Amino acid sequence: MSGNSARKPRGVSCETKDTQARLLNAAEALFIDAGYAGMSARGIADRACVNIAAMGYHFGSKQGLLEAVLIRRIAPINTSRRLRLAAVPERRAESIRAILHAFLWPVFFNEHEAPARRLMGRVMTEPADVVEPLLNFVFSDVIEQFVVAAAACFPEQDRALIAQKFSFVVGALNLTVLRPSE
Amino acid sequence: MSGNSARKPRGVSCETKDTQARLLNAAEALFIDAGYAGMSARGIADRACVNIAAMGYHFGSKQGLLEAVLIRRIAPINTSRRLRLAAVPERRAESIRAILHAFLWPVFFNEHEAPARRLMGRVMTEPADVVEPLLNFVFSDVIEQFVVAAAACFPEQDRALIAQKFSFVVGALNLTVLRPSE
DNA sequence: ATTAAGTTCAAACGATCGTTTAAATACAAG
DNA sequence: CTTGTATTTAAACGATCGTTTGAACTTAAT
Repeated sequence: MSGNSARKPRGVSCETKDTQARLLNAAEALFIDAGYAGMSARGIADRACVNIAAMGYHFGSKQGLLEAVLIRRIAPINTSRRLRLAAVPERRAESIRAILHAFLWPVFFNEHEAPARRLMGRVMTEPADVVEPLLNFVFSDVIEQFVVAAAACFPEQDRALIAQKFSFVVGALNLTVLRPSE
Repeated sequence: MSGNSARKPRGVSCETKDTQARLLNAAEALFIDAGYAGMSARGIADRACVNIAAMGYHFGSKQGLLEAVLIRRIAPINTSRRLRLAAVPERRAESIRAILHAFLWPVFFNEHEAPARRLMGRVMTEPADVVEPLLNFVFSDVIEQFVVAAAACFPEQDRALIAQKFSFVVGALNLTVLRPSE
């Protein structure tokens, strides 16, 4: 039993998987519909049917757990993005649509990624100082690759401006998928 | 001085206005970029250069203060909405665009309502159980009026379905204006 | 000057926060 | 069984949360 009290799990997952997976699932669910400040360590532990200390043992801290949640969902998406980007044959102005498509497709048009969409939507609406370091860690590599590719399509344009435009595309994407309407 | 420590105000407003206005401004700013769970009573009091107890004295509670923040911004918008709705001459199927326009214009196309837009964007992304009672209190009257007007345009359609479609329009509106890009 | 209502103050309330500790338990290897 | 490592446990840590208290202070009318 959980060390705090005699609360019922209430969530969906409590019995089958290992502790780390239960913590990841519980943290993801609570983060999606409560945000970082609204999800408590004890709430996560209760939903995962795990002692509070297990979070610190397996993930170091609440922030470490959220980081693991983000990586679990987003890492395979970024892998798919990289593969699609590598498949774009050229770096001409006409290639920019294919490059953006390579970035957007894995999360936006893939029907299997609904949890990732909701997770990203919540992330993008969190206060910047909470989630920004996590986002940089999870995203900076793949975004850098895409900005480089986009810049190669327009060698005469300012690199910083291209990065800014790309951020706009990413932001619009994630805002669009926020609502939990699925 | 504020009773807690010797922190600097850091915000924009600390000197000129009365206590209630300073509390409202501070709470609005902190809610917009930290959310309800992320804004603390002491943080509000510090930014407003006010003792912590002043919040309870003037607004009853932290939730009461947020309620006052929402009402201050949204009440004049809803008044404008009602005036525009009353100016729509008929209740025929062709009137639905004018009715939606009457609802959307005061917050979406009015250049003077940028703070209200950001406030609404944050409200719509908050966890439902925190903000929903406040939203019902602030919005239910005017939304009811508009749903009635829309239903009068389509007397053959189900009333509940029309209300649902209207909620969709409102949600899309507020999602669109979330980003603090102004 | 005195009264009374309105407001601000320092200080504390119990509750919950994220995190840590050390003992208890589970479990595989020798 | 014994040893050693990995994991889970109950309990507590200090900090901060929203809220409340009662006294000090301001203000205006008598």
